[in-house]
Amino acid sequence: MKNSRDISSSVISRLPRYYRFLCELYANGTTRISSKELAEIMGFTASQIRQDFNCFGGFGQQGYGYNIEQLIGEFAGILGLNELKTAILIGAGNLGRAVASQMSFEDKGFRLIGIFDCDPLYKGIKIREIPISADDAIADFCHEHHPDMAVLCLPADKAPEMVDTLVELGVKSFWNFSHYDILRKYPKLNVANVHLSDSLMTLSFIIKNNSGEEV
Amino acid sequence: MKNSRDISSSVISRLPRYYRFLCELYANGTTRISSKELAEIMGFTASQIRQDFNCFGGFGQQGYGYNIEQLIGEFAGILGLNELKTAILIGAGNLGRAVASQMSFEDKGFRLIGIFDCDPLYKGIKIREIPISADDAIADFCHEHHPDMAVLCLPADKAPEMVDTLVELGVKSFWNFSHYDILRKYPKLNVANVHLSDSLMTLSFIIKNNSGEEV
DNA sequence: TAGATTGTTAATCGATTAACAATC
DNA sequence: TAGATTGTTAATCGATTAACAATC
Repeated sequence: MKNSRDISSSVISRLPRYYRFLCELYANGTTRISSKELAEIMGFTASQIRQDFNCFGGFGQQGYGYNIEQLIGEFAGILGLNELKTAILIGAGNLGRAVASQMSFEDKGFRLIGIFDCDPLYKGIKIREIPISADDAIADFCHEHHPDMAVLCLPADKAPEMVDTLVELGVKSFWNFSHYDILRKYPKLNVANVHLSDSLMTLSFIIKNNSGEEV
Repeated sequence: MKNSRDISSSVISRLPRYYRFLCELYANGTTRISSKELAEIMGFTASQIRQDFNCFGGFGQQGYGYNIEQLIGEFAGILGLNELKTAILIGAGNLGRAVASQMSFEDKGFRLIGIFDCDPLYKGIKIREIPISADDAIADFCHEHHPDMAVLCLPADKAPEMVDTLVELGVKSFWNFSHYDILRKYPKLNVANVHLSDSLMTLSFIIKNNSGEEV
C-alpha cells in the first residue's frame, strides 16, 4: 500500500472506471470476482488490476478473488465519495443548466448548494430546488456558506476574472468546463478540466485515420 | 514522420491541446514560436513537443522555430478538421440541447444535420435551424442523408438498442455521452467517450488527497 | 489436501527526457 | 560567420505485463 500522494496519474485515471464497473456488477447481483474475470470485462490485464488495487491495500483473498460489495466500499472511500463537498455552479446557460439538473452530485462526493449567472434573465428560476442568483450575490453567498468547489460553465473570456474572485473568496477546487487554464496561474488548486471540444476533435482524428477499415 | 496508425495514444491525446494553444497564440498576434517557448506556455518539455511534431513531419526550421500559421494548418489537416463529417444528435434533453446549441461543430470537423428525441414533447422545436424530430424518423433520415457520426446524449439503458439501430443504418462513429460501453460490442467503431461523472469523481479524489496543502 | 487466485517481485515495454550533430 | 533551434538518436524513467511464491 502506497502513500496516496504516490499514486500515479495513470492509476488515478482508472479509479472512477473501476468504481463504475464494480457498481454495475453489483447491481446485476454479482458478489465476487477475480482479477482475471474483471480484466476480461474491463479490457485490462489481470496483472494491472491487481497492481492498481494494491496501491490502496490488499482487498482480495487468495484462491477466492475480491468481494464486490467490499471493493465498492473501499473505492468510495478512496475517491472520497462519502465526504460531501459543497459546490456552487457558475453560468446557467444551456450547459450549466444541463449539468445542474442532470448530474447526480451526491453520488460523486458533492452537494450543489448554489447556482449563479451574470444574466439576470435567469434570476429566481429554480433547478432542483436551487434558485439561480445573479453574479453579484456570489460574494455574500461564499461568506456565508464557504463552498468547497465551483463548477465553471462560463465562457473562457469571463473565466479568469471569476476564478480570481472565487479564489479570493476561499474556493480551492474547480470543475472547469471553460477553456481557461486555471492551473497555470494557480498551480496548487484542485482542478478537473472537461474539454468537450478536445474530445470532439479527437473523434475527428480517429475517424480520419480509421477510414477504410472494416467494422 | 510516422504512419498515422503508429501514433501512440499519448501523442493523440495531446493533439487537440496543441491546436488550441496554437490558435490562441495566433489570435494574439504571435507568428513564430520555438519549442522552448511553447513548452513553457503549455507545461510540456521542449523535447516532447519536437518529438510529437515530428511524428507528422518536420514543420520547423533550425535556428528559427515554427511558423504558427503553418502549424495550425498542419494540425487542422492532421485532425481532419477541414473534411466536415455529418452528424446527428440523439437525445434532446438538457445535455443534448446544450451540446446542440453551444458546440461549434464546424470548427471541429463536423456538421450537425439532425436532432432526435424519443419524447414527442420536443418535436418541431428548432435548435440552430435544425428541427428536433421523433426517434421513429431516424431510419428514414439515415437512409436519405447517411450521417457519418452520432452524438449520443441519452440514458445508458436506452443506448444499446439505439447503437444497434444506428450501426445497422450505417453510422460508424459515435461521440458518446452515455455510459454504455460501445467498443465492447463493436470494437471497430470510431468512438470518443465523455464521462462527466468520471471527471467529477476524479476531482473528488484530488480534493481528498490534497487537503491540508497550501494554495 | 488440491486448486485457485492473490500480492509482489522481476522483466519488458513504451514514453519521456537529454544530448547533440545538422543546418537555417 | 555565429547563434539559435531543429530533427533525431541515445539514455532514462515509469508503467505495464509476466512470473511465482504465499496462502486461502
